Amino acid sequence: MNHEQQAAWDLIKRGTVEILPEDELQTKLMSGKPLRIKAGFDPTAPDLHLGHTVLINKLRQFQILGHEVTFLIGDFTGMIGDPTGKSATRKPLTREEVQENAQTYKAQIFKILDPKTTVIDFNSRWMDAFSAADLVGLAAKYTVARMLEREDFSKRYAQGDAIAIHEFLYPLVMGYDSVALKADIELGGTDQKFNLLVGRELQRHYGQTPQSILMTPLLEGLDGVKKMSKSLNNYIGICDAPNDMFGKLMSISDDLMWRYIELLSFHSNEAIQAWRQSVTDGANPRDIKVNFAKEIIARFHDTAAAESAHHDFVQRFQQQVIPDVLEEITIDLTESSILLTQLIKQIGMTSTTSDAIRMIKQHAVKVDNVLITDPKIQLHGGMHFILQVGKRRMAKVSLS
RNA sequence: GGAGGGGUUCCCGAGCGGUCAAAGGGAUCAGACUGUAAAUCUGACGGCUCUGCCUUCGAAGGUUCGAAUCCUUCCCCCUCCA
Repeated sequence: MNHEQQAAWDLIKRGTVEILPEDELQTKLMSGKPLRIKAGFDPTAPDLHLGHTVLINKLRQFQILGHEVTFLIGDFTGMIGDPTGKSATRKPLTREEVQENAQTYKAQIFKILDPKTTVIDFNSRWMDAFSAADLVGLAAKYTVARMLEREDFSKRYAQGDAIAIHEFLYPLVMGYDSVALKADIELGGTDQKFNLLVGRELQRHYGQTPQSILMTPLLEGLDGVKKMSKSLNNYIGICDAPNDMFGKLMSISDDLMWRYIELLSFHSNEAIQAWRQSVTDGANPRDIKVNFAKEIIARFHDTAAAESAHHDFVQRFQQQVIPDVLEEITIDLTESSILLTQLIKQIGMTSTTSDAIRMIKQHAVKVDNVLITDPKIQLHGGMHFILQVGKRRMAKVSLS
């Protein structure tokens, strides 16, 4: 390997968990030919979060090296639903919904990927033409025993949880996608290992050179334990407002911060190492976190937004100044007055009045910065005030 | 087709005729402490017109003064045998 090749290889390897088989991928890359890179995405959840971007960042690196990226939207596989333990049945999306979601995807991924060299494809393109006989043929290429090797399946089987037959089709169809695309390389999260390997197997069956697979880690969510996901509500969406992003990034633990930096920052390993050293030498990890948060916000918004988010954060949480710009809510009263608890619910700061009462009892509610302790307090028409529930929920409220 | 086990509040999981809105843990939320860190501590955690009332323990009926707990039917899941 010459110097340039070595640099390219280092870039590709950085932040990956596993490459199978590694020397095979290396050989493909060294050949100098543009490679077909495949990565599959769920058609139902087009709200990307930072966890998804770990993989997308990797796609970007392949693009930089001159390879062709196919962003595959699994609109057909979406009908099956990846059997990840909880098998909530999904309702099939209409063609319009799929197109709509694809547009949403584009708007988001092109903040990272180059639109000119990204192909967006749908697996319904070939799967819709797949006959029942084709499907039987596909299913015949894999065995139940091998299917049960998948950790998720074997675990559920051992625990006596349900596995529906159609769930076996998911890895098969996903693997067939690689055949249809003649993929040279497929990227996926570590949780996709089994499915990615099925792709290799099927390509061999269909007389193709098996794809190499590259796995990226699953980013932990804000809790630092479970993987980042929308359903666990521990995510930072790439469309989140700058202030939200800032707040969420600041709330992660110091340990987790390094993990995020490693996987999400575009700074060099050397730079990151220097930050670590500075903390060892006594720097406050908070300041590293601030810089990192700004880098991320600049990526998905812009530098100005990053600065302003930082400023607001300092004002609000470090200096406890109520921000000048607050959501303004006007409520039309049907009577001359309203119970504060009712109001809190009506605004949506809590979902039930019981919860609103709880907040007051727990000393979490302030009106114009005055702590409220009486859950039966009434507010009258014509009043204007700042309402706070907990540290994060606040708004300027007018009653008319 | 046969035999057995099981479905409990967001999740796991106890309860097996009254003292059950239902133990315990997790998640979550709030307060204290902070760097809105983390950890920790305290509290809350079905709903409501909230010292009381209403609705929950797979579904529908039934027995009983009273059922998550007993009975019947139905739905769903799992195991073993075929």
